[in-house]
Amino acid sequence: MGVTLEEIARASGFSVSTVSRALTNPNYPVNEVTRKRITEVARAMGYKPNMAARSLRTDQTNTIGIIADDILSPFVPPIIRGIQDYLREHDFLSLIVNSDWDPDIEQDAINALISRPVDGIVFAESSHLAINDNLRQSGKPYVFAHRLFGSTIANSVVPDDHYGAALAVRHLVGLGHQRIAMIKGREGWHSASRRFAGYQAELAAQNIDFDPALVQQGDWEYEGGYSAARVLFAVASPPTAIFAANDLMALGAICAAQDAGLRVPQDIAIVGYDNREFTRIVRPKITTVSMPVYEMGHTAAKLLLGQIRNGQEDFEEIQIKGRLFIRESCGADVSQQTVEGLDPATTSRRILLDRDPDPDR
Amino acid sequence: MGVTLEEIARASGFSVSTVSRALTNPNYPVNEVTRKRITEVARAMGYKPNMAARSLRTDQTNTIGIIADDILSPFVPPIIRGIQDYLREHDFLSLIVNSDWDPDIEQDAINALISRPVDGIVFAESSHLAINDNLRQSGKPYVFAHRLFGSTIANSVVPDDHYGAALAVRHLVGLGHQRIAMIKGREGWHSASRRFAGYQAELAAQNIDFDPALVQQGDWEYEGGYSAARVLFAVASPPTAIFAANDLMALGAICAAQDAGLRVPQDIAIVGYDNREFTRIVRPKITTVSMPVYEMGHTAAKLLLGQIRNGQEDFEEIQIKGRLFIRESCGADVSQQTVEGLDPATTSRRILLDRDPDPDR
DNA sequence: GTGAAAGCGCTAACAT
DNA sequence: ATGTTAGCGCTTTCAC
Repeated sequence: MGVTLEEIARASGFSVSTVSRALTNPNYPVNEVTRKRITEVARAMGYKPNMAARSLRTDQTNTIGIIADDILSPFVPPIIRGIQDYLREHDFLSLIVNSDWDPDIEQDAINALISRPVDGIVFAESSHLAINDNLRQSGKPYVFAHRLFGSTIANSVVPDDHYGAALAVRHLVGLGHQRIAMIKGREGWHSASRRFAGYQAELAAQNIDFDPALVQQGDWEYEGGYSAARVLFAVASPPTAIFAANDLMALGAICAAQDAGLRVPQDIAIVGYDNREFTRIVRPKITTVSMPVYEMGHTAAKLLLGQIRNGQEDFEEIQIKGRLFIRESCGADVSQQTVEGLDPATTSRRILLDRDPDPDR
Repeated sequence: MGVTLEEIARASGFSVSTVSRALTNPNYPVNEVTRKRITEVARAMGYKPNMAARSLRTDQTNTIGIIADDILSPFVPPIIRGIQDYLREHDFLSLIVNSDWDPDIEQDAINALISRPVDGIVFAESSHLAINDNLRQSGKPYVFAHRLFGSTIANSVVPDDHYGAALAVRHLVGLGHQRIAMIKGREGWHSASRRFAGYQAELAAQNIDFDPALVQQGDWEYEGGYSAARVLFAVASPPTAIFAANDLMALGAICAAQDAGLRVPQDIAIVGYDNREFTRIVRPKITTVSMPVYEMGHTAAKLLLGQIRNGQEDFEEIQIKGRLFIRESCGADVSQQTVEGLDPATTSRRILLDRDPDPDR
């Protein structure tokens, strides 16, 4: 059950080695007639190479492993998709495992993957790295896509949150806003402080004085956004726009505004961050900055395959820029959609990612 | 780079075969002392079995392939998770490939997977099956999880839409509603007609006369739900509750109600279908029937591994029941959450699936 | 340009 | 209970 090179050799009248060369090594000098004949026979017999045998011989599997904390996390599927689209162009396959934020499971996953079915590993949204002795000594290259644990580390691809926050603020300023509030992310989170820094930097760049009264601590959740917004509405000289550090808090702020009798965006503009699916579904649709998840995955895959080809050569942390998706919550004219931060290379896919969610079946 | 059995044999003073048996065959009679010694040496040397070699020898890879139309479709990740959780208990890994609704790509994927790195295949949300000659003759077992193409086919695990629709209607009746409208799914879809049939059946079971005036054609989309609801509000004797065939249309109906000055759920109850993520995020949170995606994946994996173990033995289509998630859009007391249709076996995971979405980082 | 032969690491008869 | 041996299907020297 499974045609082998030997059978093809017998059927075609050539030796196994010639058959192998004809079929898998386009550069090897094989008589054109021979090659054609062999290819023909192979096709007719339905030959499918036995990858196990090939891997055993060549010590490479054309497969990489992806270890994700949880494939159910909102950002993980697009990261994986980004990885896979790159892999497909290079005839690689991906083995995917969840670690469930558990170092032990992650260690298991690493061990399972090291046992050779893979040539390298990408950690997608990993919140930590299990003691990687095994990994290191395996000599297999690995890369982080959207590394979640705080410290900067080589071989990782992360979002440029500073840039993204500035993008959001700049949009608001462009719309005429001067009193722009911010609802921050949960304290202690790397992305929370980066987004806040980006907010401050852009205010400065626009010559707008920073007003501490316009900054509220949030918690990444709907509730935090809601209550932070209520506080902001009560400030002596209230903001005309709010930048929420994520979409969930932006939604909370929108609902708070509505409950307070304010119209969004007419009375107050609100911009979110992350480009979560629901920002296209709620009313008003939320203007937001995307997490460049697809691109991070794509880039991580590119770097990993590079390492697999050329051997380990650590690279510095790479930051990927998101872009602004103009929708309804800021009052901007949607038709003149800006594409700041858009990398033409992945445009088509990006548009795909911004498409309306699939109807369900 | 990679410790082999032979090295362990040398280091421990035993033969390769004894080492192999000690390490991988717990049932084989090996002297306890010997086994302990070998295990010890192997651990110390950091032995990791070479899967390629093992696969070549045993002709099984302990890996299955998953072909999904698109890992970005809302239902695909939970299906995959269901599969993977089952696989993990049995030390299987999964190779995942997208087919992008393209028969050619699907065929490529099948071919790639047939080339032996997998022992079987599950098609997750596949909208069609590429001419599966290759697949058939490979002799590898395969299973469909949430098959999307219409015709009933062996070896598939599908949702019980008829049951789910009845569940929704029964809930509404239990809340005292008698005039229950339905917004149907797009014409021609299998799930659309099944859900409509379930609606009718449950009305009959509850001795409520079916009123054609209360049925509106929808399109699976927000817009269709919105306009269908507007029509329903204008009926001579309007409904007090609406069952929308999916969550998107339910949301459209909710917004239509709000725009018409009706409060949800006080003036009109609305129930959706699918348990999409946004039903937990919008206001009011939408009561809905879940697509048993996780369970379908889990079941599909179980069936596939069974086939791998015992050889091909086709089974009939298997229907999995979803359950009702009571939230805010029907006015029911959320605290007395019903768990109809709940299979205790997967309860914990189900609860996990119903948890609030992950905060982003 | 083609063929013979060795060997990747492992498992499973078959001996003992 | 342990050792010897063959061989899974492929790639790759090394010959010719």
